[in-house]
Formats: sequence, C-alpha cells, structure tokens
Amino acid sequence: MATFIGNIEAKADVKGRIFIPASYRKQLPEGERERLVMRMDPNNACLILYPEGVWNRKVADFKEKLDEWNSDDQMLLMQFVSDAEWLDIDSQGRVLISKRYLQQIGVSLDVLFVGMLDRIALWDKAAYEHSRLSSNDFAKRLAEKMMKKSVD
Amino acid sequence: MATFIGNIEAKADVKGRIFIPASYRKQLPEGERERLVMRMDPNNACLILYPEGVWNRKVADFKEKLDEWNSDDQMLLMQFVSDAEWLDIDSQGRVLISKRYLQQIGVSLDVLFVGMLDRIALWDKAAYEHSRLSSNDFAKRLAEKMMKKSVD
DNA sequence: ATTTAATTCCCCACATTCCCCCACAAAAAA
DNA sequence: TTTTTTGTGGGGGAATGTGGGGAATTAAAT
Repeated sequence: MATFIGNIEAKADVKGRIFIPASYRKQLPEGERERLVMRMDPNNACLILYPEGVWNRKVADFKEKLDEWNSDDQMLLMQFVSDAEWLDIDSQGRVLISKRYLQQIGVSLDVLFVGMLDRIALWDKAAYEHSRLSSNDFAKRLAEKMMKKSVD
Repeated sequence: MATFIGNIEAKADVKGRIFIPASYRKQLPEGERERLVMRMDPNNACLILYPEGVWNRKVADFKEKLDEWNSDDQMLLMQFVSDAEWLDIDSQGRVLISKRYLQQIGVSLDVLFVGMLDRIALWDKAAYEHSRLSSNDFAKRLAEKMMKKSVD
C-alpha cells in the first residue's frame, strides 16, 4: 500500500485547479489514478484526499460498525459521507476543487500537500504553517503519546 | 540489523546530489538499497536517513499508538510524517536532496555522515563541529544519564 | 422564456525541473 | 601495472507543473 509522506507546495490556478504532485500520483495503485475522494476535515481547516481503495475500506468499516436500523448511526454516516465528493483527475494530472471547498479551507492560491501515510491532506499554505505545533510542543506531546519511547 | 557507526565526509555537488558512502550502503539489507527515507530533525540542524525497514517499523508503531479518529493524534502524525521524504538512490549510489532541505541544515557542499546505529545523520560539516559538546560536558552529561538507570 | 453570468470541463501549448545515462577521475585491490 | 570499486560531473530528453482559450453545463437575473 502507498505511504504518502512529506509536504509539497503547489498552486491553485484561478479556476481552482490543483496539480496532484507526481510523486504522490505515482504511488496510487494501478487503476486508481483516475480519481480520488475528497473530504472536509471536520477538525482542521484542510481537505483530506483518499485513494479509492482506502476510501472503500473506510466505508466498509462504517457499514460494519454502524447499525443500519439505528437512526443515530445513520445520521453519523450521512454526515460523514455528505462532506465528501469524487474528484476526477484530468489529463494533466490536476483536480478541480469547487469554490466552496476552497473557501472553507481558506485557500489563497498557495496550497500544501501533506502526506498522512494512507491519505493526503490539502492545506492552505499559510494556514498550515499556523497550525503546526512548535517543535518543543510537538516533541513533548509525541513523546507522551508514544509512551516515553524515543521517537526520532 | 545494520549498525551504523563512525563519521564520513562527503561532498554535495551543485545539483544537490550526495554520494552515500559505500561502507554504509553495504550495510543496508539486501533489497533496501534502492531508497531511503530522509527526515528533518526538528531539534538539530541535520537530516536523518532511515533504511526502509527501520522507517516502516516506526510507522507501524505510530499507527498502533495513535488513534485515527482523534484529531490531536492525527496532527502529531502529520507533523512527524510531513518533514520526511523518500530518497531514491541513483545508479551511482547517490541521493538527490532538494534545495530546501539542504538549506535548512545549512549545507555548503561539505557534509558529514554520522552513524547512529539503526539510522544515519547527515550534517553540514562545519555545523556539526560547532554543535558538538566539549569533551568535558560530554563526559559529564553522559555519566549523569547512565547512572540514574535503569527504571523504565 | 430569454439573457447573462458563473462554473465546470476538455483541449492545446510552453517553460522548467528532474532524472536517466554516459563518461571519467581517484582510490583501492589484485 | 592493470583491474575493480568508489566517488564526481554534466548533457539532453522526458516528465512535471502552469497557464489560457473556449465549449458545455448550470445557476441567477430580468
């Protein structure tokens, strides 16, 4: 399975098109290079891009854990799915992201792709810099999580 | 598993390519000599090079300990992973390191590979000399660390 | 209903960067 | 010395990234 890492700058053009970095595109499984699933991140001002396979597995996981006849469960499912949409990759390797989503993450042309192992986050560049933890905080909190094991 | 020790001088060429010392390359497991993972060290002005296997184990550890549905956890994961990238080793045994990373560690052509057991640190030569502790400090602090052992 | 505007989509064109390949210097081994 | 391995350098073609024109479709306004 692909492992997306790193961060790559890109520019959205005036039409809202954004080039998927080739290094990421190449990691997509054969046959999943035509489109992605995009979803608003409810917690952060970013969009999450899922390869088809990863998205499908996530959906399967939902079906398994949520009860089809429980209305609360169905509400959760609906809300999760409603903030997502398919993104076709055009012949140049770009995706077109509709204005309202770009506005939601506050994009001003400069964007940042950030690898998150099985998926990719898409940030406004400035917003990402702003959301990053200072390296001290980062090291401390990561160390806590990882239970005092070294993490370098 | 490989045990990288020692330090080896090398030169970055104008294109930002750096030769991985053969003595290190030979220690890479069979089948892991095509590429490495490089990561910015957030605390020191150096880059860390991981053999694939070592990196994969680290990633597995993250996945196990961080909750996919917890946004704090995901932010930590993203921040860790975003400062890393794959480095392909070319047919001459070199890796190409992008300008921005070289700048971050202040490389001026002369670099130093420093073995760190399961991984390798890459320093600007001058910066490394400058960051080293004096041998007095070193001995003292090492002694402190090694005495209050071993609890966890 | 008709016009106008905005968005989406499908082309084509071009600049720049990257990466593959070859050649060779320098050092080590035979 | 000759041969092999290790380390350095550069040219050029392909791939990547950027931009724009203008249909087709949808939405808004008159």
